[in-house]
Amino acid sequence: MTDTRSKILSVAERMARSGGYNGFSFREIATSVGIKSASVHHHFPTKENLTLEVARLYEESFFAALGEFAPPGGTPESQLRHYCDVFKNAFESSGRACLCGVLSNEAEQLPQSVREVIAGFVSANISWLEQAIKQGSADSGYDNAREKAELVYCALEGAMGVAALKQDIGWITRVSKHARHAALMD
Amino acid sequence: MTDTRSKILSVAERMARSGGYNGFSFREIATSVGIKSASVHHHFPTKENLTLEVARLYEESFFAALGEFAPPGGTPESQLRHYCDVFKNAFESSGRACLCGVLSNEAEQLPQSVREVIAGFVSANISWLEQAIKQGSADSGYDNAREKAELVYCALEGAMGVAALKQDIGWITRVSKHARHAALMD
DNA sequence: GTCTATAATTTGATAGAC
DNA sequence: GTCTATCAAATTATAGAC
Repeated sequence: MTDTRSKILSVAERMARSGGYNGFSFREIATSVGIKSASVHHHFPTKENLTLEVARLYEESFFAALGEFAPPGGTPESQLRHYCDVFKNAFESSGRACLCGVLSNEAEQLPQSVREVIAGFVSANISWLEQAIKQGSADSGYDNAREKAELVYCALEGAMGVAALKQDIGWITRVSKHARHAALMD
Repeated sequence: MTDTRSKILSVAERMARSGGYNGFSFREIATSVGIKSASVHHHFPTKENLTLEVARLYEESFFAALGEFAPPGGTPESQLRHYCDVFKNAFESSGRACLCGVLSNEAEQLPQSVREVIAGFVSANISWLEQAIKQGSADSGYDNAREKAELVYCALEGAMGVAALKQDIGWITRVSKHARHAALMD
């Protein structure tokens, strides 16, 4: 990947997390990168194209940070803590909410291809969490694991939004703690 | 309030919940109402002005549905169930996420006045929930009530986003159930 | 209160020179 | 790969007639 191309993707991610799909433009990106908007179109012909690539890379780096598979022997406690830390770091390093959380809230006006990537991100998160919660559990048929996973994911996405609104990471810290506790109780 | 004015507000709320602040325009609203964009400007001089009124009315009707004060004698269980039902109804009647959840995710690019209304909505929700959780509790100094309130609110906002993305109310039902349970346990 | 007309700006996108 | 130049459409907003 060329330097310019990766700069465009980086700036686009930042702007999309600030204002969503309708919150960034080719000209703004170009200015921030130090080129002209026609040059951005050279790398990404359409906005749908660019957003798709931004969303895919976001998911890729999210799961790279997470570790695609639950490390063998990891306890549910340690894995859930690790999961929440990935969200926390995503906010801490940017002061912004989760890209997929932001785009979810614009779903109706998103190109279908982008909507599908976002839906895939949600599903992948739920699967990862479900596995982590079941990990090492004697009761492998624990029926509530998937629903607990949904609680943790939704709570964190909501907390990312409020943290971004109030510029206060405390929301992520506190909500993470209670969501983790809820997922492991009963 | 004139008929046209309330129609504008209704259409604007619907569109803002679909695509956020940058996801609706004066012309789109005008077309949907059956007038011209200049007539929309007659009722609401600026977009900030219009969005502010939409957000205020949304909060007002949200708390009207909720009941501003916890009814005396209501158990925490019944009150939390009622709270979750307000969110569920908000999705059920529109297929869309919470206005304040959507706008939270655009906070950085929002006019400051709108951001303040959204922040007020969050604070009011946390206060209501904190009171509901403490209600009738022998331990009136229950320290975790506020943090449990934050968990419930964030979980519901997150669930509204996913429900809107997947067009599946099940996310709200399931997340509500586990968030309520978590808030009342320990 | 609604309209026509219009201004000034921004948008996503393309053609073609270098 | 980047640029200049340009396009058609959409944006928020205003002036003034009816």
